[in-house]
Amino acid sequence: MLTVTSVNVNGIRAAAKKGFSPWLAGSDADVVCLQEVRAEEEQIPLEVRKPEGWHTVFAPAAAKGRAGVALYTRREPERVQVGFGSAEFDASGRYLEADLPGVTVASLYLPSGEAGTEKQDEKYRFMEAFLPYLVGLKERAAADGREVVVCGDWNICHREADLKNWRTNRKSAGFLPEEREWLGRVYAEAGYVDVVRALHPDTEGPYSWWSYRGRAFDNDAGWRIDLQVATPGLADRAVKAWVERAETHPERWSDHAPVTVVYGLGAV
Amino acid sequence: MLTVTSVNVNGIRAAAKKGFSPWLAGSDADVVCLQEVRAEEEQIPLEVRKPEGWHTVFAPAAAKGRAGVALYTRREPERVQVGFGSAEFDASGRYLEADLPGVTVASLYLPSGEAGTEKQDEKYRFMEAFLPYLVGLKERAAADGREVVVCGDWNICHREADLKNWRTNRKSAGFLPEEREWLGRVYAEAGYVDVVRALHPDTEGPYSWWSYRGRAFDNDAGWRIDLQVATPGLADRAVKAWVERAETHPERWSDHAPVTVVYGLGAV
DNA sequence: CCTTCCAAG
DNA sequence: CTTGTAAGG
Repeated sequence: MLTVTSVNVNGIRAAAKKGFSPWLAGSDADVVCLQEVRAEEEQIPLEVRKPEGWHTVFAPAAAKGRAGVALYTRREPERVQVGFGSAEFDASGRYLEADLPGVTVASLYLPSGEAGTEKQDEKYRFMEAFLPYLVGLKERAAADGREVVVCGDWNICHREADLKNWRTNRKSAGFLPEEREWLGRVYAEAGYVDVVRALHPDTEGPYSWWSYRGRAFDNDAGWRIDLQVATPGLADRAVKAWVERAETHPERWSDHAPVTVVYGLGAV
Repeated sequence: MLTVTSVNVNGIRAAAKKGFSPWLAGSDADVVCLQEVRAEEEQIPLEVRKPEGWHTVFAPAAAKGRAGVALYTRREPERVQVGFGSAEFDASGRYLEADLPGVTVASLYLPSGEAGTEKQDEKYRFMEAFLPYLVGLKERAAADGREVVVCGDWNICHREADLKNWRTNRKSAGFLPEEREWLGRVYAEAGYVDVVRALHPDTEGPYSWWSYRGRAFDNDAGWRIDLQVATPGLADRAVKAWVERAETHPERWSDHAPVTVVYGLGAV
């Protein structure tokens, strides 16, 4: 069994003050992918930076207090890679990849964008550079007999079932037609699988992010933007997937909730 | 009797969340002078901006979130004046004056300075402009049969007894020779009286400010920089003066403590 | 160390 | 609404 959890921590230092460590201690995951760490390694409290029993690797952004991804693994990775070969994005704390026996796991934090602004252009540039990388990653992995899962905050909802207020958000970043189409190409062209949706084809959500504004969380006005996007060989072995909403995760140490998938693989 | 309290609130919005209103409700003062309000009037919660039974007047700084002084009076002032006729400082939220029957009360927030920097030059420019104003204020008040008290955060200690660590602070802003000498001129040349010191000539302190850093408050490593500086006719009528340190003011909703003087005057 | 600001989300 | 940063104190 390989259990993988992905969560956008919205500032690991803030999360550390609100219960990240007890949550991690209670986690059964073999791999935890973090996004929006928003800190350099030295700024992170030691018990969070190097918790007992975990190997941790961080890819902070060059800009202080921004983005930043990390991977926590129970076994030491065979190989670690920061970025995906993009001059613009490799120092932006948005992509970190590690090889474990038979599987490559990545932590991705795709830019959130803002419709009609330069931020949205940046998001599109990231998407444009990242899709070919995903294609090549899958090809190299196949040649190597490996599987791949790219976990993280993709900041895009593919379908209406992926966000509660899809009608009012058709012109919002995260649910723009161009973004939805691009995510469709990750599945149809690059051949990856949205694992949680594959296991829960007929549910609304499960959402993984609720804005701190208004009563979004209480009203479950959420978005399913935190995904595990895997090669079909791995996705086919997914046996269970869930999002830790309030019931199981009442501390709410982030505006995102952890997304966990159990894959029927030998332990890595 | 006229009871006057002066306190640097270090952000009235923060103070409001930590107990300013109950403190004010329990105050016997007729006049409360505030410094470092750090807000525009509209940003202040209504119960703090216009508390039942008080007239309030604010002099915010042009720069958002900086400085700002206020006067709370039980009777409506006969006249209010923002600034002291200085092009450089009148919009800096550092001086506010009000006439009550027979007495002029001012709230002053003198720049804190920083030794060897432009901030210190600004402090000296303020001091240079303010001393002649104090002289004129006293003369006009005398011609008018009025008394004067200038309350506030003067950001200067006059004597060694005014700060616990005077030895280590001889090169620190607030206890520089030039600053001490200037405050001496407020007393000796302009003819004002440091009311709390006059009533407590032989005590260390009483301090009114303790840095939030380290254990300054617990160690009582304080500075007596919050003063009531009055004309002799008023100072002579001071019957009681105290600083509300932890015992009487345990909430600590500011890094400064309120300084109160009771003057033996008819109620204003 | 604390309180504002601002940019970002 | 919350996280960081930075300046100011």
